[in-house]
Amino acid sequence: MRVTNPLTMKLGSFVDLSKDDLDHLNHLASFPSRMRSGRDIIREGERPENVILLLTGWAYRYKVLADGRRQIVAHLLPGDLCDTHVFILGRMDHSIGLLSDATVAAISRETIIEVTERAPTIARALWWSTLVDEAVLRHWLINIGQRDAYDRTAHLFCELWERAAQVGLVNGNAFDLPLTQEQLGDSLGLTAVHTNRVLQRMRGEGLITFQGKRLAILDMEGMRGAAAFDPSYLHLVRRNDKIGPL
Amino acid sequence: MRVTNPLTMKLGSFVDLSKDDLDHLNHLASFPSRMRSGRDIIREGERPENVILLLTGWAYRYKVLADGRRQIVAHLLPGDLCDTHVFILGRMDHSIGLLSDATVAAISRETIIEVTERAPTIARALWWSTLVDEAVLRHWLINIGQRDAYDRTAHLFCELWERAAQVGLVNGNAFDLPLTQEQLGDSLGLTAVHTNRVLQRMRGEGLITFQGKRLAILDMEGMRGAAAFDPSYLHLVRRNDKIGPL
DNA sequence: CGCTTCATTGACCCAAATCAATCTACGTGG
DNA sequence: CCACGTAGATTGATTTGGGTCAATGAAGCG
Repeated sequence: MRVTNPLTMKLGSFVDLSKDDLDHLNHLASFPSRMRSGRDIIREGERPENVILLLTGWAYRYKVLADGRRQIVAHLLPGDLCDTHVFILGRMDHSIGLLSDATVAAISRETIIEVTERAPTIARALWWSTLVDEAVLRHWLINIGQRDAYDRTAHLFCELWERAAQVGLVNGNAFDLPLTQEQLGDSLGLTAVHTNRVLQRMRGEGLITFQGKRLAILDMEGMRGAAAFDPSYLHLVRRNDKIGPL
Repeated sequence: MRVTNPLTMKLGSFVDLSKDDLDHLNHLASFPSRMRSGRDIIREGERPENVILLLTGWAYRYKVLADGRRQIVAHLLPGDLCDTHVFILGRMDHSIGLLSDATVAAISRETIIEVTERAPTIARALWWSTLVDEAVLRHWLINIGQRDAYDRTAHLFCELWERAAQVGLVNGNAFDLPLTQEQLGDSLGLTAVHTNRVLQRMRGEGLITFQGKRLAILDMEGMRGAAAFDPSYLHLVRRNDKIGPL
């Protein structure tokens, strides 16, 4: 069965989707559009009518505080839904920006309601997906709350490596990670300056290479050790079939 | 229409529940049982067959790291489901403990699946509830990632005050908050010692009173100001009808 | 009434923030 | 093809919010 979009693939790794379910899901991404890196998909305060499905590219959820501080609360990869919350909850309480050029598909609120009412399996899969997002968030919290800068950075790298791998974005020991050091710091609750020092140290210890927005993990053992990383919270099913170009 | 359990009430504040839906939901809490403060409802690594619904009392999600550090990632109040994740995801990646004596109801995995398939409105409401949990988690992350100890503590107090109020647990300007300073610190990514100093300062400034596990917010303006608190992320609908004794 | 758990306080230390340059890579217009 | 402007990366010097360590007080309770 031909999988035409990464959401279908993601949900399919959790539940057995019927032919109808697959049709429904694949249909959702029928009208992809392209967006440029740096743009915001959606801003805090908006009341979107559509849920955006990320098909290719990287995005990130973030919130800017009154004094200008920014916290990035999640990174989004292909197959992730950007703003489920809102379509159910109303106003966005944070923004979503693009870290790279991306392809997205808009899914109307009505479509989601319709699909979830008609196909309970999909409803459950979407719920599951939300629960995974929540698990990730819990781990970020643990990470920021309890680990020091070095271990924390290691943990984020491990997570992103796993998630990138799952959607076929890892080549060998490296993958494109379109983050500036400032954005990395904002994801970790660290300053850009300190983030830089952590990276320097990781380089010095031969753990990584990180240049031109490409991260190579040279010593995965060391990295996982520092992070005390256990990927099970991601509930990933590694797949052999990669996601092809859309 | 008589509301017999706080989950029904919570979900009812989001969607219009039919008579059937109400029956379904109320039926879920038919066999409550009591648990003692300090016990764990569930432990990391377990694979529960049931979802636990908290009917009365306080609980908290937490994870203990290898070196003994602990991070509390959520507080649970009456009406909250404890471990939806797991019933869908498998193994628990954290534990849930009780901060007070509590009444809980176990709901089997099958029941959840059955109810969500038969009543899409309930399915959607459950999804919504998960999305609210996620919003709370995002705010905790922002809080720990960007605010200093004082503001952070203020924010948590505001949140707990709002949530306690919603389920009718606030009297005047005070409510029972069964947390030790160490647990409070573990919720905030702070040491017990530093948490104590923050509380001293808040007392000194006439913001709070906190003794005998009871927190009074004397200066709500000041508290909200420090926290830059905006309750909208909780998506609460304040109700006049209180939850009666179960 | 003697434990044990929690709260409080003081002295000292350190990881990370802050402040301030400088350096580098790269896109752009001439 | 090159000078320049700008965003991002580095590095050093200094400060500081919170952590750590270590006692000492309460307070609840079997």
